[in-house]
Amino acid sequence: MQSRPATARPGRPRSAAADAAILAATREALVELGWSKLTLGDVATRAGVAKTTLYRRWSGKNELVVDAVAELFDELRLPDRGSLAADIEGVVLQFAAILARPEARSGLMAVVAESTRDDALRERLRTSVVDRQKRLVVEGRVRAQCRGELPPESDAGEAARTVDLIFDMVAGAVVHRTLVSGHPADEEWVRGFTQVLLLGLTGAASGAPGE
Amino acid sequence: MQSRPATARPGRPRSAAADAAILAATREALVELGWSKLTLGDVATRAGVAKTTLYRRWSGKNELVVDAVAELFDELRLPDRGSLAADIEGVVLQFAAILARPEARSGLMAVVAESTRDDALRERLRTSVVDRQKRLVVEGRVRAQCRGELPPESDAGEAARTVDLIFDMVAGAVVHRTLVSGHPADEEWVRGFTQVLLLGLTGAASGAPGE
DNA sequence: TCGCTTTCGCTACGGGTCGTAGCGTAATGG
DNA sequence: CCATTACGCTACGACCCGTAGCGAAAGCGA
Repeated sequence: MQSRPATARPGRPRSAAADAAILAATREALVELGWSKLTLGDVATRAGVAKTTLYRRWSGKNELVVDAVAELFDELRLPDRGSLAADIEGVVLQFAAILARPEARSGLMAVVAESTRDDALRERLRTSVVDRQKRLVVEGRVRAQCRGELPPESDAGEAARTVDLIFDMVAGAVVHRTLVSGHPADEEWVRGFTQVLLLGLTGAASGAPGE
Repeated sequence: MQSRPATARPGRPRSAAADAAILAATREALVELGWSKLTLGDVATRAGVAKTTLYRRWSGKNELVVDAVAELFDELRLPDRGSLAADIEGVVLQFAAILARPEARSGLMAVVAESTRDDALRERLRTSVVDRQKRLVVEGRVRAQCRGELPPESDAGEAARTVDLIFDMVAGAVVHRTLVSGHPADEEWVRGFTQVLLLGLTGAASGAPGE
């Protein structure tokens, strides 16, 4: 069971403070410089560490920025606002607030672009960012089923496909609105979006319609 | 009135063939190398032109890739399939087919990421890519209104907001499905997506024709 | 307290790309 | 024929990359 000598390793342990400083410096550099002008040497200087220390922990710019941006999504929570519509609006507003921050705007789409040619990066992005968001969809569905707002799923495969569809619709719409159209996903927009999404779901996809 | 000496300019005219060769070489390099490893020197070599010629026409990598990727969306058409649902499915499938091509996957998200810090690039992206897509939404709505599938808009402002919402939902969902979730937006997915979207918009169950 | 191990800061380096300047030549129009 | 512009080519300084090597520092076990 000692196949993880992570803590039982001899020698000087790695500084956890350095990790935090590097990730914070990365976000700071993303705000000031953006993705393309961000250099690892500059990040190391901002963090007060040597460039070699940075390279010992991250293999490159992509991996570093993924981790730096992923921390922004830690604050995502599923609020209990009493109804499915209100819950969706709440979590979407949180998501929009994160995407409104410049460090997320500059970094997130860049690593998504890079992940289209790097399977390892895609996996890292999936586990540390995407899956954490998707879990909120699953939780929200369960809660709505407990409330009786959604029927319990009959087919597991159909249910999984529905979760994927909802997730792509929610995250995709907010990202597109914020980063491509360039308009803020404010309360008015979120209200209209939730209305369309929820009306489309409660009548159609929840319970295996045409079968 | 001769403030546009675009054609009446003395001297040797610019080679239109060089423009096409450069853009084609850019797409080729995007496929082989991806965004981050693409260099302007390599593109110039592939196109058979000098690097300086490339810099005389494009100010940098961002602008070049925007133009190269924008040409991919020229083939987008709004098909007339008889019903609003079928029209949406058709255009979404076209959009998904473009996003499935590696030169679009690598380039599009990268320029979107860069455009978050470059207003001129954002404007270029908007006029040459985004607005062209959004027009399809407007056309599709007009056609559906002629068919009687959608009511004519009462408020112009409300109608514009609805178009923006639909556009962000459609484009965002397809992009997120393809590039973030990493799954193809195939016919089955498009059918489910269209069903949810259309039900959410009209509020009435639109029976899928042909089934 | 003493070694062993690993990390850390620092310097230096070759390699690559960037974006521009300069030059001579090619192509078009008056 | 001449002015004007585009083109190909070379060269250049500047910057960043990613790594190697070194001595010092920080834990851990004996």
